Amino acid sequence: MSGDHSHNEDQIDCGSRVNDSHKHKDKYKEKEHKHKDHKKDKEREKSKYGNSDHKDSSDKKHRDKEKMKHKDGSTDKYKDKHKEKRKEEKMKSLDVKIKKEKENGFASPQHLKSEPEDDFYHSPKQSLKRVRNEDNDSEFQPKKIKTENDKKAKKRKQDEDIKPKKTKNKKGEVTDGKKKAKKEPEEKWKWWEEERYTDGVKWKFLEHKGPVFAPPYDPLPSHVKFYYDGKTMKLSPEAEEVATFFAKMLDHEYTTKDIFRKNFFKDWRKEMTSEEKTKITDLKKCNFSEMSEYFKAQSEARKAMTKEEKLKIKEENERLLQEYGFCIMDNHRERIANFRIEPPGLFRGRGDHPKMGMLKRRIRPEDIIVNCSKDSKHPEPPPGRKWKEVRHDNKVTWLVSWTENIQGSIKYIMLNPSSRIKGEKDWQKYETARRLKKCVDRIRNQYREDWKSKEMRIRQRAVALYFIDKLALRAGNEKEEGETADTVGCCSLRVEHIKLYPENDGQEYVVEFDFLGKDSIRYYNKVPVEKRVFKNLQLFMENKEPDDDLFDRLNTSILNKHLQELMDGLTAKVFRTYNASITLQQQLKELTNAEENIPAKILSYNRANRAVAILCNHQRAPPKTFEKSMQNLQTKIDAKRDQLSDAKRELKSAKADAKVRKDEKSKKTVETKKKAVQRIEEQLMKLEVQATDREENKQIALGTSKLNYLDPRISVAWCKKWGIPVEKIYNKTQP
DNA sequence: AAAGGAACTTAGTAGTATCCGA
DNA sequence: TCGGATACTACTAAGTTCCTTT
Repeated sequence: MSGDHSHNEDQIDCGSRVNDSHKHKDKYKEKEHKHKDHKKDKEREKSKYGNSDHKDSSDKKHRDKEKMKHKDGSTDKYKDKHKEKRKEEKMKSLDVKIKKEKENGFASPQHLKSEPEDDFYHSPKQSLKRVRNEDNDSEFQPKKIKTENDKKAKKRKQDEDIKPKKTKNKKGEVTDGKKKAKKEPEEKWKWWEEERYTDGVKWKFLEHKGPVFAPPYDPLPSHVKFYYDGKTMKLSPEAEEVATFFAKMLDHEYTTKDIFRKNFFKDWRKEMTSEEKTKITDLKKCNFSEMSEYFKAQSEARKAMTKEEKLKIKEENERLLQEYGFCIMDNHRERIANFRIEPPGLFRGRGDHPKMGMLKRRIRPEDIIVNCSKDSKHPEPPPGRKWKEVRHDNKVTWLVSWTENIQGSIKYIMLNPSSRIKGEKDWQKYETARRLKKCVDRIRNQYREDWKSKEMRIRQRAVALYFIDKLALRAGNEKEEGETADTVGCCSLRVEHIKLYPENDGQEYVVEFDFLGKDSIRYYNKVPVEKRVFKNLQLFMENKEPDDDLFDRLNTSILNKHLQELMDGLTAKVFRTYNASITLQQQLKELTNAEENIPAKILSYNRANRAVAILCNHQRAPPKTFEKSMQNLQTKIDAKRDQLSDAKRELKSAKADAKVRKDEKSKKTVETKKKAVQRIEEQLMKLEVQATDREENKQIALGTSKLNYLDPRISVAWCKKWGIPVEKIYNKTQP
């Protein structure tokens, strides 16, 4: 239980949590022992279960959860149907390829597919190429036979293009040539040309105006009533505020969930007067519908506001942004990412979060720690209030922090990604990935050797690393049970998360992964692995219960310590960055066709991006309106088809007519009809492509990988190479 | 050396602004 | 020019990593 909870209000509720977590902690310890003395006994596991119903239920939930978050069933069917259809309609074979990947389980990164057993190591690039070659060469004519050398050469060239200097200047070098010169000299600050701090100092001077607090609670007008057990009841402002949080979410699925309701009700009662507390004992008897209606009406009203009113609000926001949204750090005015304090509300965890529905407390000035330079103008707390603390720590990057009451973790106000401090870090990240590129072969050889090690812990480490490298899995820290949703990463995989098939669909040694990862996003994938890995996995699973750790002799710190020895600065997540970037580069090379026009090239870029998103398993909920808009599109397509056959019929009759009449006029009609047919065909084609694209993107989120994993230098170089404006790829916030 | 805490990156979603085709 | 689709952003949860404390 982390957290110094400085507020006694929470103390109460923490109390019970602490209890809970003691239980968990014990369990936890037991589990830890396991790591040491390996053969863990089931009894222990059993008792672990016995001692907490909490756990029991959450565990069951875990299983059910699968259904919840990923919408396989119905959607997949839908997908397949359409897929079949489209396939017939000779989409580009590329589409088919990508789709095929999807059929095999959403997440399968392409490079996994075609791994021949003899492959020494399928670097992602090689196999990607192989897949491609099989499938689409006929169509796409990749006008190049690329060799590894070639590739390196290109890479080098890019580098030169982009940063003619060396080391520390990023792509900015190119950009500023054309577009500076204007005003706003500050914004063009080329921080990447300056010396970096060493020694952990993050800044020398920092001045800002502090956070913007959430607006105070505005009580409901008296005509908006709350009913308990059918009777109207006036709530105290405190209780009412919390009630409105719930009312605002009434339409949301959350409010139907038991845990959510339970947590909410418990926390709500804490805000009630003793009178209210005695009266209101059952959430089911609460009627929030008038409140809910009221808020809906409010938001309608907001939408219906006149232009002037909207403008006014916009201006006010802008003013606030200018005043609070920037800070001065080392002589530069830099944008702050989140200068508003998180408003109070009900906690919305993702997946099956045991704490969903709990009240997220309002943050007061007295909760806030301010960080700034001694010699700066310190931010003022609101009149009559005080900060919790003002400190001057230039070894950290945050301006403001506070402790949140749900998990007891610390929240920060930090700078925008465009700032020097974030940009440098990002830059470093890609540099590390590049260094990994240089020694990745060595590392791969090493872990392949380690599969044969006599020591269990080394073999486990090696297999885990193989997964991280090959599948771009996350490291997977242990988590405290009962504190968060039950999700895992590589090191925390449990036996129940994988299945082994000595033979499957004509492939040998197939591993099926099925687990919930970060954000409770499902990872599902079937991959053929090397025999040694397979045998090792069998061994790791021997005599274990489904909920035992697969890698019982491994955790993230062991793994990272090892990685650190292999390469300076290497950690598990670097593999994700590296493999994402290398995949992008590879795919761009493969997919880009010199002859194509710009939109087609951009489509290629997006496809490459998509490949990366698939690799990293970046999913999203299909947009709310997806089904509907897909249907719309489908009806449009159908209509177009009808139109087409009509047009064809007309053309036919016109032709017949022309044959008989043989006059100019009828000939002309034939021509026009022909044109019409062509035009309609084109339109139809376009619609269908659009449908495919949308379908493909249905549950893939491109933004994340673009933002966090893809070395912008690759993208920028690609744009330059093909004469594509960088803005087509990045919006102004990015590079 | 493991537990806990702090700091920072990565992630999906909701809500709004903008675009775009009939 | 309207309304739906799409793009963008703000928000904040959920990870990873590294450091400190016990």
